Amino acid sequence: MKAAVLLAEPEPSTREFLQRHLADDGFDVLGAEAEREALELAERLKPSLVLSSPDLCRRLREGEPGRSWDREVPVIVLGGTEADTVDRVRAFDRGCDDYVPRPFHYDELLARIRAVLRRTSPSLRDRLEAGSIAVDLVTRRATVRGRALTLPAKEYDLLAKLATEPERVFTKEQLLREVWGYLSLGRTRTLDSHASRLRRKLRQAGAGPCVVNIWGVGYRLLGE
Amino acid sequence: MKAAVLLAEPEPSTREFLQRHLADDGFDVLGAEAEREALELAERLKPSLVLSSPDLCRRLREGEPGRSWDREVPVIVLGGTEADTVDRVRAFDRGCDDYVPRPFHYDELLARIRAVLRRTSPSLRDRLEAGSIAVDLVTRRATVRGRALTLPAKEYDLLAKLATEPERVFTKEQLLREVWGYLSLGRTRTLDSHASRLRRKLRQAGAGPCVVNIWGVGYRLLGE
DNA sequence: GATTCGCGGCAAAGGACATCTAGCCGACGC
DNA sequence: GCGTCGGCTAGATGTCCTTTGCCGCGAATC
Repeated sequence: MKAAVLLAEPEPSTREFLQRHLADDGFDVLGAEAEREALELAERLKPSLVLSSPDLCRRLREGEPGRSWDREVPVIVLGGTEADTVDRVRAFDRGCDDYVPRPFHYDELLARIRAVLRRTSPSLRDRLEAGSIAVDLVTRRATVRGRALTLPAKEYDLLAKLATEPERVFTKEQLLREVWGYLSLGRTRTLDSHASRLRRKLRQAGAGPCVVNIWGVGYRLLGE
Repeated sequence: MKAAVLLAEPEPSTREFLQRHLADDGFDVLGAEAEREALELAERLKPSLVLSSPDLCRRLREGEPGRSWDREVPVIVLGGTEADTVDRVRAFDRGCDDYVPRPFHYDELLARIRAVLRRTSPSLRDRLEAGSIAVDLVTRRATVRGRALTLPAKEYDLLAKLATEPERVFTKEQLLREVWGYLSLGRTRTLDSHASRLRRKLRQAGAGPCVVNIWGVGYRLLGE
């Protein structure tokens, strides 16, 4: 899957330059001119990465708390020409992942983008592991201690989601939204039901207790 | 818990400078002079981060496949004085997470270290601490001196609330409102009951007196 | 195009366990 | 010394999770 990069660059020629090159290098690029537009796109499309000005970075982070259970979108700040150390440190304090001052070499920016994505986009990895469980995102196969496991789509998706970050507690809302695509959750038992079947299959395959319910919150996959 | 930083810096004065400053800023610093030593330490102690030369970074990554099940240790490369774009890109290709050319400002290096750790050490992220107690908001786990503690939802929520601001006194109204969602409080002993059980578990886990009642007002979590 | 099979969604029963309440007793304030 | 408040325990209550089974739909097969 391609990584989606939101490019919030006001300056037209730079924007077009980056848009073209990043597309050539295999990214889905979303260009945005105004801040308003960029914030909206970031919220709606959940890009894998945002390239932004220092100020927009701050506003992206401010907007987060409302959905703080989500992983924060990574941001690389394209700094001003005259930015000094103080400006850089400030940008990092506001939560950016990297700071690239202008003028920049495209090659280095690309390398830094890839470095950030390596860390922040588990979905771009092709293999997830948690204890004795391994999930191959390319072939959509799950294995327990190397033993293959046949899982229907939804059960696989659920397992893959949980495995993106073992130990982390995912809320039911999160899972229903991101695995099922439910926007509002009437109270449904669908998730419980699938978690149950997934758990049974994992247990039969020889995995210990791994899909764990957190009372009143959601589920977690144990890492060991 | 402190983050452990492996500092592989051959130049003595720089090494001592960084060692001192990083320790002041709350890191466990492991200094290493020779590459051989650094590789060994990285393998054995699994630090949260490595500061290294470009060459050592390569060797760290080469050594990885053997324990590929582990998350790769993040590396920040301290580049040479004369490094150009090509050198930087090469370092990123070899899998480093950031590249800081010399001469560098310590403040910026520190900011970059923190930015990398934010992404790579989930256990250091979104974490509240008060004395020997640590609360991980992502995994919903509480620990006393590193020893895990299994807490039911409400006890965990209560502890997390108190830990948002150690030493601060939270009134009972506040706690019942913000943890339980009670709007009006008939006199209920629910809070006392939970505080009691939470206190017992913390004591059993080896924490000193920490959940303290303020007579006629509410509760506080001690900071030390 | 009809049939079969499997999957996804849903509902109900059952059980587990956190939560709440009640009560006793000790501690603190006055 | 009295009244109030808090610590603690045990039992009742209720909620939530798990399990199981069924139904409808879609895909694959014939």
